[in-house]
Amino acid sequence: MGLPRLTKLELQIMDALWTRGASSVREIQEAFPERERPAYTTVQTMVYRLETKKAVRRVKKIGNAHIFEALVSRGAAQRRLIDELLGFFGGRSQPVVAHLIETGKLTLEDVQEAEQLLRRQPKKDKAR
Amino acid sequence: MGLPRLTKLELQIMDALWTRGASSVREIQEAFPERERPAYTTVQTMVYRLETKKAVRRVKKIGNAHIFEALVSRGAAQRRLIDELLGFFGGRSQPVVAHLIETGKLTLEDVQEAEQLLRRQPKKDKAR
DNA sequence: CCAGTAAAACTACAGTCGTAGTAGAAACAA
DNA sequence: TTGTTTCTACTACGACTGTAGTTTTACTGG
Repeated sequence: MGLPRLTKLELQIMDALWTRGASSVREIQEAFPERERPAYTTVQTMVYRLETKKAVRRVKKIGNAHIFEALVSRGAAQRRLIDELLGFFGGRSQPVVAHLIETGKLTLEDVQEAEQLLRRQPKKDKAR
Repeated sequence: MGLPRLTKLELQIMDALWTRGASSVREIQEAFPERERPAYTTVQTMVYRLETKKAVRRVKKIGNAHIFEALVSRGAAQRRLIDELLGFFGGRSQPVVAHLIETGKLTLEDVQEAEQLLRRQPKKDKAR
């Protein structure tokens, strides 16, 4: 059902597809910062696994290379991640925000910006 | 190295220890909601693994049962989780907050509360 | 003291992840 | 056309997870 759970490496691969659009395995591999670039076949294996997970699919073939595209959107994946995190906080997001503030990762400007957003956006029910 | 990465089930076990304090394997197991309660030995295995990961330790023995206590604090674990999440958002927390708002998981009150907190808390530098 | 029960300790196993090698087909370069 | 490069497709493998069975040890009530 819903979108499959993606691991760190898988996310990195998806990221390449999200930012560069449909790509070949080689292109995805080269999107990795040189220092931490996995072997070509490693990327290939992951892409294949993502394929069986229905997170990507082959769209065409150029020369003898397959071109893959993302089937899961970045937004959907991010939402997934956040929901997972919220699970560990009993579904309440307030503590998450508090934590971000405590560790200095969220500034007053950020919060004010968020407030603007909220005032504009009509109030939705807090979906617990 | 910092605190080890904990998986979902491991977190659930830690949770039992955090909320109930030092406990035996049996007690931890019984803390699970009946419907999704793993077998005693499953919990036992996980506790042992948490032990090698230095996330829990034996504090004493009552009868022939060992009593375990958490070595990692709930706060530390939560911070860990959040940092991990932030990684997927390029380290910026603003998008996370935006996401929470978009999906209606963060109310205006939550945000205002956060703002209060921020104003009280002295300004820390945005650490990335 | 001894049987029965409870827990500990050990073992097993399948699934996923990260990692990558190899064999063979395909395309390209000369 | 033939060697060289580049992909695909397949295979391997160890670490880690979740799951739980089996064997051994320790208590406890009679």
